[in-house]
Amino acid sequence: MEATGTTNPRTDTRDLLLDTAERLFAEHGIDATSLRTITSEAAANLAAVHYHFGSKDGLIQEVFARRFDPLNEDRLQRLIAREQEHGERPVPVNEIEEAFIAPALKRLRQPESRHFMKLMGRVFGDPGKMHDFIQYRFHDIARRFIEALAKALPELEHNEVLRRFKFMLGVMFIVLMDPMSQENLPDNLASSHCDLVSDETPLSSVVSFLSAGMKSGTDAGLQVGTHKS
Amino acid sequence: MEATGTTNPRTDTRDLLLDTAERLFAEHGIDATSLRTITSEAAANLAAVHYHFGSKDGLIQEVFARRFDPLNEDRLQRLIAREQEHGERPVPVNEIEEAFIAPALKRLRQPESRHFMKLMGRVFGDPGKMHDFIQYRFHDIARRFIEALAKALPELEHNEVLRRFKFMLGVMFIVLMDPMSQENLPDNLASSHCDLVSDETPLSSVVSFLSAGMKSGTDAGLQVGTHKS
DNA sequence: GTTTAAATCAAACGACCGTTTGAATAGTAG
DNA sequence: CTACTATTCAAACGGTCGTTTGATTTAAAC
Repeated sequence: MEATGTTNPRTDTRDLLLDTAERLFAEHGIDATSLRTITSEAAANLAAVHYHFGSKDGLIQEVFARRFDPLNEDRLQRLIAREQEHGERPVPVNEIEEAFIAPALKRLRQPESRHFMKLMGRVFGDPGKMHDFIQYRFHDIARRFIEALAKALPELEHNEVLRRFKFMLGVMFIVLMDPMSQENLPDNLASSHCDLVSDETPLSSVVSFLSAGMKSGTDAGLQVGTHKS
Repeated sequence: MEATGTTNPRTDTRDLLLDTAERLFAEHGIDATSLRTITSEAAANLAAVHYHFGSKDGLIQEVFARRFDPLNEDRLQRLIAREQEHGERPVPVNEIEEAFIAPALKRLRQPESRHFMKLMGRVFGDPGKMHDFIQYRFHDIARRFIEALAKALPELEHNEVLRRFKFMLGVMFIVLMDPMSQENLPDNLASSHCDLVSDETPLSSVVSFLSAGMKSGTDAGLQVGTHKS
């Protein structure tokens, strides 16, 4: 190799494997992506995966560990900021929704993290080996947002808040996966009579839909826009 | 060979393979379920799959063909019935939502079809080999419901109707998969401090959430309950 | 009984998988 | 230079997968 002072030979291969695995996992699924495909596309040796990560599971864990916590930390910080703004009063539902959705949507549009967000959608639909990982690292933030929603929607019984929180996860899942988008459709169906939406989903569209759904059947759901006390 | 009274040796093994495959596909995923596991649980020979269905793909296709069309036919008939009731006037959003959700929720609670509905959720999240199948057989019914929604929500631009239709699919996906339910959780997290909802999701809860979301930002979204003209 | 087709069975095939091994190479410090 | 560690490499291992084969069993028809 050239040993050019700018590059670190160790982290070069390592990061390249992470990026390639992340992209292929997102495009074809984790189980459907073999180590031979990854190392081949990354122009690395098959054994490099086990040298740097110990196993395929180790590689998967690293792919997730890189970006999972920052995403949820972003969500949590936004929620905490809104809670501090409103003091003892509940945070409005639409602000809670935005704190949860915006970090995901923002990363879905950043080139360096959009593959991971699609991968998030995949494992959300089929956790598989990531079940414990997701469950363990996502439990706290889910609890925080559920508490905020319960405080903002005191008329709802707890089970209903939990159900609607899950509905929100379903909407987020759809936005991340975006099935039936032109990008994911076979060419014969995509460009013909099927004219499903192709532009990027606006944050306001998701938040507006979710906020209205969350407030359905409550007094807040019958009001509109700004209101005091 | 047929007309053997109580049991038909041909369809016996065949149907047993279909039922077993359907259940294992729903529980562990299609790719993660081997033919050896299926035939073992069905007390059949490994080669029986290829004798009755030609290949694993043939088995998968048959598992879907059995129940996919009846589900969507149910949805379509409900929508058509509502359209005939309202004549030229648009069908109310909540009735459209109920026509789409109720057939899925009903089957999710029938013992003979609940495994298939969970499988539907799986392939919805990761179409894989079923992409073309789903796309081809689901396209018409999606168009019909999108048209009904556009008619009921004339203030929304077409792309926004399409987006909200996709949001609805996400909520349906969550209801079908029901991640984070006690049934799908590891025991250590399920019964401890995590008290996520465990009862069956009521149809009214889904329809109410979706209808409010669909109407968000429109005049209809600011009104409540029964109203005339 | 004999014939004939449907159905089942044990056994094997080739392909791909994750993993391991041990030698070859690069880079750095003494 | 030598010595040593870090990294890469080709090759193979054992296992599981979907699939195929050819013989065997079943059961209705003649």
